Amino acid sequence: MSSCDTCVVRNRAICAGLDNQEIAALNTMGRRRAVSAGEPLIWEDDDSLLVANVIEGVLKLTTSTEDGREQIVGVAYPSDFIGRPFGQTSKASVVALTDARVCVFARNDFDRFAREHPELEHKLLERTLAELDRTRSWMMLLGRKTAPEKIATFLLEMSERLNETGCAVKLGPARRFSLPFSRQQVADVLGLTIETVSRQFTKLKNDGVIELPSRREVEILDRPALVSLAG
Amino acid sequence: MSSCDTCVVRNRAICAGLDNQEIAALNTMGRRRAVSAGEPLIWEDDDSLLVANVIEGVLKLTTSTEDGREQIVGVAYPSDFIGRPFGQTSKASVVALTDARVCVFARNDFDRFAREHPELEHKLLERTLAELDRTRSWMMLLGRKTAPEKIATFLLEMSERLNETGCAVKLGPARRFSLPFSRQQVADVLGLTIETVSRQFTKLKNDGVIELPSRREVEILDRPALVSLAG
DNA sequence: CGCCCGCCTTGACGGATATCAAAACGCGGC
DNA sequence: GCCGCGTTTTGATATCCGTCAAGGCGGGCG
Repeated sequence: MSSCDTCVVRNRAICAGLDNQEIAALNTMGRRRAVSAGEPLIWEDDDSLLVANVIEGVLKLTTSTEDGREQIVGVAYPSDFIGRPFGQTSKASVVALTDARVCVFARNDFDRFAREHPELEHKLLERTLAELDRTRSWMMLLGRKTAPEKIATFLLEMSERLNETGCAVKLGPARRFSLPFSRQQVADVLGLTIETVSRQFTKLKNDGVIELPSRREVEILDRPALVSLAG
Repeated sequence: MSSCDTCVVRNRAICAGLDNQEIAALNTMGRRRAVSAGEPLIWEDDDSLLVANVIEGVLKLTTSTEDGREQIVGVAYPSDFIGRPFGQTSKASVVALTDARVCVFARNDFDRFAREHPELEHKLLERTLAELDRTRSWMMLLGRKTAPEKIATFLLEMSERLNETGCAVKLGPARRFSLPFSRQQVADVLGLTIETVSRQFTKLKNDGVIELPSRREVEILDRPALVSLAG
């Protein structure tokens, strides 16, 4: 058994529809890799870029301007795909927010395998379409929402996302959760500054909408208020 | 011959890899439809949503808040796909910016056809990935760029996009082009107000970077300056 | 040809958020 | 337990851009 067995096998969302032989073939191509919090997932060779599948942890996809401004353009949770099959390099860089484990593939291998396995391509298409939808609704937030609305929307999304991807299957969104983001990273997601994020968090706490037990912990006290603030 | 023959056959990007018989099958499912400037492309039935392929013209995809703020989250040019195969309704509404012709498919028909034709799904995947890349670089613009940077980036993108999709095959980006957007729509793309857009256009004109022969026409006089302003 | 209406431009002003600065907090190491 | 450093919070001020309000331009129609 290769050390990467569980990488793909675990990923039900991707493997549904593939038979065991196909899954085994995928596994032999993939290499498991651990990335600790704060570390970049380096694309070792510009030409044979990698594709990766998140097994555990949360990673950020960012783009930056030359003068150092940063925008987080995507967040990858377990079972999400990272990278850009069938294309030239996308300019986003990938950094782990928490300790993470991923399964990486050489792009060429992956591309060939995908083209030979329509079922896999179909899954990739569905996921990419879903990601595009999410990204588009985030454009609305970035372009048209105010700081308080951005923060409220962010907290609601977090409470849903972190629940979906959590180990325990719970119904409904989480009431209390641990943010995988620092204040600065929250600012980079929302197109704000760290000071504005901090002030808005404090205001929500003072208004009794949320509680902040520690720097990374959030507890939602008044979800309807948050929904109404989200605009 | 169905009235929709040319819809799909023309679309080389999608049809490459499909044989004539497959293309014919696609054609019998599609229905050609004209949409004049300003008209919405209505999704007639919420459950059997449509997928469409742009033949000619430019359309906008927008999302709005309840209180009427609007954000353009995507722009569809000829050969682009609109709609959401394999999923529930995406909340974006589609409105033609110019007179347009599209080829519409019932979603269920289209989905079934796509699943039976991996080559088509592959093309869709490639296009969706490319669109996701574009959307992500737009997030950077919305979240982190200033108004002058947004305008400069927008003009450069327009000069490239309108050239690619123009009838005549020219090399390099267009120096002069006709915007398919009103000032308000430019504002809705960039997350600005119409007044700010207008002021920035005027400033670029006064600085000798662009010329504005008429309301919709733009001529780029100093591309390097624009590139430098784009950030 | 001239009028009218919608779109665009321009101006004055205010407010939301960025920027700059410093204090407070909290966590890990000694 | 205490110290030190990075992160967060808080405060004061600046600025960009949004808002409100008037014109001005141009295209279409009578």
